Formats: sequence, structure tokens, C-alpha cells
Amino acid sequence: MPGGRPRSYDPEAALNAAMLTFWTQGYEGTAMSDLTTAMGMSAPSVYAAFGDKETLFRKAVERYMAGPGDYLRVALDQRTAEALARTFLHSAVEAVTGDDTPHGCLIVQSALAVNPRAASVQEYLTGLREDGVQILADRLRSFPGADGLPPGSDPSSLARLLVTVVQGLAVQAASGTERDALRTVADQMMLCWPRKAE
Amino acid sequence: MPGGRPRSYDPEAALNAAMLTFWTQGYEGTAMSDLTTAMGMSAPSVYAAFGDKETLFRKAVERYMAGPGDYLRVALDQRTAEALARTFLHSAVEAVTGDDTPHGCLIVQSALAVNPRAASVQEYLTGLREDGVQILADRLRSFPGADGLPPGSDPSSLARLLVTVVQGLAVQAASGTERDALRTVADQMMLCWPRKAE
DNA sequence: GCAGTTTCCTAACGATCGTTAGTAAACTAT
DNA sequence: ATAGTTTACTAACGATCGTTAGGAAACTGC
Repeated sequence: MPGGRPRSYDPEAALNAAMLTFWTQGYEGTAMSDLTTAMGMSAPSVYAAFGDKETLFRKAVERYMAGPGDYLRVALDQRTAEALARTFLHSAVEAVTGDDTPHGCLIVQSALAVNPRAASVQEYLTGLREDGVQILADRLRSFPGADGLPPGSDPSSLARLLVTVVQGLAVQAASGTERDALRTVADQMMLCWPRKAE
Repeated sequence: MPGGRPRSYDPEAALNAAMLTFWTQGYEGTAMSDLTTAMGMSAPSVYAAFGDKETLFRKAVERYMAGPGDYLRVALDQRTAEALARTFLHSAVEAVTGDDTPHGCLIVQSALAVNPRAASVQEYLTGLREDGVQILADRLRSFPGADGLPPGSDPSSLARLLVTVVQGLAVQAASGTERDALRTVADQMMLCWPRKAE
């Protein structure tokens, strides 16, 4: 089983560079020439290794969601509904204003301003975000007794409100709003999170 | 003073068509060919009448903010802080899920996924959104006594929270989330709006 | 040495991007 | 009619878009 010419790039590092570029500029705002420059590869090598632009984008999104974009996971591991909300908001703030990463959220960044030609990408991303709402609502419902929401609260509505706030945070982070301002938003949101009357 | 050949288009209607196109596809997602088709004009006529793409975009934004995008104005006219918040959220929901208009917000739609080449457009839109936060905060501070916020509340934080929620609403509306789901988000937000203890 | 295999890159593909000469057409005033 | 003025349109500009032939280069096994 012969070996052939060895690769001159690191696939992990190349995919990471592609992810960072999409994260900064969004799907449509990123040109193949931007990607080849960032990845340090020629265009034919990119196509051979990762497929066309949309396929590469989906791989970059998967990597994002398994890494810096996985701020939902930490929240789901919390033991009370309130801790879930607080953790979700604050880890989102940190994630969208990271010192070593682009500001904003790759998913939100690529979801808007979409040309009809890229409709399949938009649908893909919308699905991911709606999945998030569902997962969050299910988890809010799952807490037993005192760990859960106070009686009368609507888990779906609260889940969607949380996701809405996080998307707004992502918009502002991408526009340059300071991390501290966004922390204040998260705190303000938690000030009015529903609690049991004591 | 001679007249010359008469115009064969209505400048008002043409600018309106351009606004709707940018609203749907964002600044970068809209090609000049999309605009000429929607406006019913040839490219040279568009350039003669409105200038280049960025100039036309700014005129479209001005028109948007004076018309369907002016949901802040109604809120500022309210007589209490709580009514302001409620009106802002609900008129935003209606505006971003209009039956006769594209879904989403033109400003948010064009603010993300921006190629470095269009940086000037991004700065312009960010400025508009930060202006909104400031205006909202000032108005929240301006209500006298019982009409205003309860003691201990931070007008700036609440203003930014409101804008954050509205931006999240715009993201979801553009992605196809139903109007009723967004109304629920607005209601849920108002359920936890700070009130005086009674 | 010589196949066989895999990756490399230069160069180009057709399509579309935003933009603009250059000219024909339609009006008013003399 | 004719000159003057304004608008409309065809056709093209150079640049960039995403994508791909086609062939040289670098490895393994014989």
C-alpha cells in the first residue's frame, strides 16, 4: 500500500483557520481567496481536502459547535434552572467576546444577510438555532421540584427569551460592543429571572 | 429653462423597492442586478439618480428609519418607563414580522457577515444602533417619580437589555420564527420588568 | 532504477460583481 | 425646424467570484 506524496499542511490547523475566517466574516462575506490565504493552502488543495465552500463551511460549523461555540453544554450541566440561565448567559458573553477569538457567534454571523443563492446554508443554521431552543426548554422542564422554575412559568417562553438575548449579545459583540457592557446585560437579565416567592 | 426627457420611473417607488431589497438580503447580499430588477431601472439610471451602491444603501436606511423601522419613536412617546419598554418590544415584534414587509430589521440584517471591504457600512450601522441605546437610556432616566424605574434600577443596563432583546428578535424573525413565538418573548420579558414593590 | 499513488500548484474556466463610456430618445425653448 | 438639455439603454469595462483541468513533484513498494 504505497504512500504517495505527503501532505504539507496540518488538516486540523487548516480547518481551524477556516473556522476563524468564517467566524469573522460570515459565510457569504468570506471568499475562497480569504480561506486559501488563512489556511495557507492553494485552492485545489482545499477542494481536495474539504470539498466545496459549503461543505467546508459545515465542517467549520461542526468544529465551532464542538469547541468555542459550545456554551450551551456547560449550561445544561447545571443543577438548577436559575444556574442554567445564569451560566448560559455568562458563558455566551465570554464566548462572543473572547480575547483570542473573533467577536460574535459564527452561527448568528452567517445566518443573516443571505443571498437567495445561499438559502441552503441559511436553513441549516436556522435548524441549529431552533434545536438550541428545544434542548433548552426540555432541560428547563427536567429539573425536579425546588430546582426548577417557579409554578406558572413557561419553560418554552423562557428558553426562547434566553436564546433571543444571546443572539442579541452576539450581534453586539460582532459590532464591537465591550465585554463589560454585555456582562451587564446578562446580569440585568438575571435580576429579573423568575424566582419562587419567599 | 428647458425640460429634457422626462423620467420614466417614480423616484419614491424606486427607493422603496431598493429598501425592500436591502431589507431582505442585507447590504452585501444584494447585488446591483437585484436592485435594478426590483427598481425597474437600468443600472446607469440608478447611478444617475441615487449614486453608487453605498450611497443608495444609506438613502434606503434613512427611508427605513423614517418609516417601518421607526419603532423606537412610538415607545419614546409613552408616559411611563414600563409602558415604554412594553411598547418598544411589541412594536419591534410587529415591525420585524410584518405581513406586507420582509421579516427582520434592515439595520441588523446588514450589520453582520460583513466583508472587510464594506467596513464603512458596518461602522455606520453600529453607530445607529448605539445611538438607539443612548436615546433609550436618556428617556428611561427622564420619567418623573412614580412613572420611572424603581429605585436601584440602572437605566443604561435596562436600555441595553431592551436593545439586545430586540436585536435577537430581529435575528429570529429573519430566520422565519413565527410572530406569535416572538410575541411570547416580548411578554416574557415584560413579566420580569422591574416594578416597585407594592 | 521504475511503476503506482497521492498531493502539489499554475493557470485558467465561465459567471457575476460594481461601475461607466457612448449614444439614441424624448422633452422645452427659440 | 433646430439647438439645448435631460434621461434611457446597450454594451462593455476590469476585478473578483467559486471551481476545476492538467501536469509537475514527492513519496512507497518493487
